[in-house]
Amino acid sequence: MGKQRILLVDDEPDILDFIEYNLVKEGYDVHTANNGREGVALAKKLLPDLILLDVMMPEMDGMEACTEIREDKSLAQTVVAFLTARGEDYSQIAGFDAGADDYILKPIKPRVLVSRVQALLRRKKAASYVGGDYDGTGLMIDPERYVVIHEGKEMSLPKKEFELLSLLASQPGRVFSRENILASVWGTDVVVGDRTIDVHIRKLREKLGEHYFKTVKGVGYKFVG
Amino acid sequence: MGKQRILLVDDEPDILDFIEYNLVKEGYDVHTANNGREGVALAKKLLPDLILLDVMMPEMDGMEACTEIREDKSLAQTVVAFLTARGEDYSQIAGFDAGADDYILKPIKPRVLVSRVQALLRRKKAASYVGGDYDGTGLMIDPERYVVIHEGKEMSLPKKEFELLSLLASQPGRVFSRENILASVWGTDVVVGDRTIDVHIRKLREKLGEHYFKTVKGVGYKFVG
DNA sequence: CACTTCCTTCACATGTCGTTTACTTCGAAA
DNA sequence: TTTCGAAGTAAACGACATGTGAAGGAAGTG
Repeated sequence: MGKQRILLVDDEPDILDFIEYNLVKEGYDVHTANNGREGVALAKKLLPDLILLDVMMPEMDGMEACTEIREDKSLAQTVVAFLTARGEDYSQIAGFDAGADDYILKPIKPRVLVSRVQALLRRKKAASYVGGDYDGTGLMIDPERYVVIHEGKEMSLPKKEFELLSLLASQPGRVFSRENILASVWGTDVVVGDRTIDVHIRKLREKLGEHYFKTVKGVGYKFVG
Repeated sequence: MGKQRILLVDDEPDILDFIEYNLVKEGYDVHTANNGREGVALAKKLLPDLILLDVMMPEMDGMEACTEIREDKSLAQTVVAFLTARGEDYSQIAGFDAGADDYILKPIKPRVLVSRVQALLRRKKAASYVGGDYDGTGLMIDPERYVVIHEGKEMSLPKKEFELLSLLASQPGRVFSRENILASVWGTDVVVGDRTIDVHIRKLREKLGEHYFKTVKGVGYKFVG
């Protein structure tokens, strides 16, 4: 399983560094942006698991950003948490529900932050997806046991195939661009050739059946239950 | 099975909160006390499964408390673990064997804490059997006596092998990453080479049979009944 | 002190998996 | 229909995670 990806958006470099340091230490794949606009753009590209969003920012504040994020369907699976200073006008935030999943108060204590983040991501993981039914014909993915149950038969898949399948099946019907797939399964720094994804898709098709994986030419792939 | 009960004794409210939060999240029934005296009193009342004891405390320190706990027969079944800051005078603690079952070093990382606690409580659990029946073919693990009954034959395993087996067999089918395994069986402060886990797995395979231990390449190992 | 047991490391073997390569086929736009 | 970029495919390759035998050393035991 690849590292879980976190996007951190704050305009203060100090805070950015501080939080990033603490999260990287815990093994997360952390990316940063300096304002809301940048953050939203990056979010669409990276499809992070979690976005930590400062409320007070120039360019585009946290709530605006959150609203935009919530409008993007490809980010439906992403958890969003606000970072708010204790002094800030809390009522405004509480009253305006932009669709955030949690609020984390500044000043931030590393240990609190980390356990909070873990809790949020755990919740997400628990909801890990199943593309079908338990009964017969479905496809069930069990990340804990690292197996796939297909037509009643349990089979194990190599790591990359498993992760690719997990990604696609996490949102059946949704098209994932090659860029998205690379970022999620391979990570952002790894560079691989053009045909690599295709080959893995082919292997999945061989093992599970053609019909699950639809190619959308020029765009990407999608999983269909 | 009811929730397992943990008693947490520390004088620093922050740490108390932090640990409590993490353990409650894992589904444990957590109680707290602020010093040794209070802790011992509460322990006698609650009969917890596990007591986490800070070493440095006012009123009555961890070692005194542990001694008292060990004198109480009704607490004979309780596992005791010390929380010690890295800087603290370790020799004193090590030298003075108050009957603790484990030492957990501060600063505490949530994941490590949790897996450590799980490991301690697992050991405590009544003889757990796996993969079959009492009759013949099964594998039965007796944590109290550090003994495994395999195909009717009782055999004792070395500590590390036993703990590794216990961990894997505690959740058959579930894949444990090397990271998980290291944290649970070896603890965090120990650094061991890449091949160490493999070697222990191999020994278990030799002794109990290939088929129990499945390698999931790039991910970890799992036990299959 | 001799001997055993257990844990770890090392050096090397092995096989799987991931990626690349070189090619073919597909499909949408012109 | 032609064209051209995108995707499919089989095979070959190479990297790397894991398996393995042996050996060293620490700790315990008689």
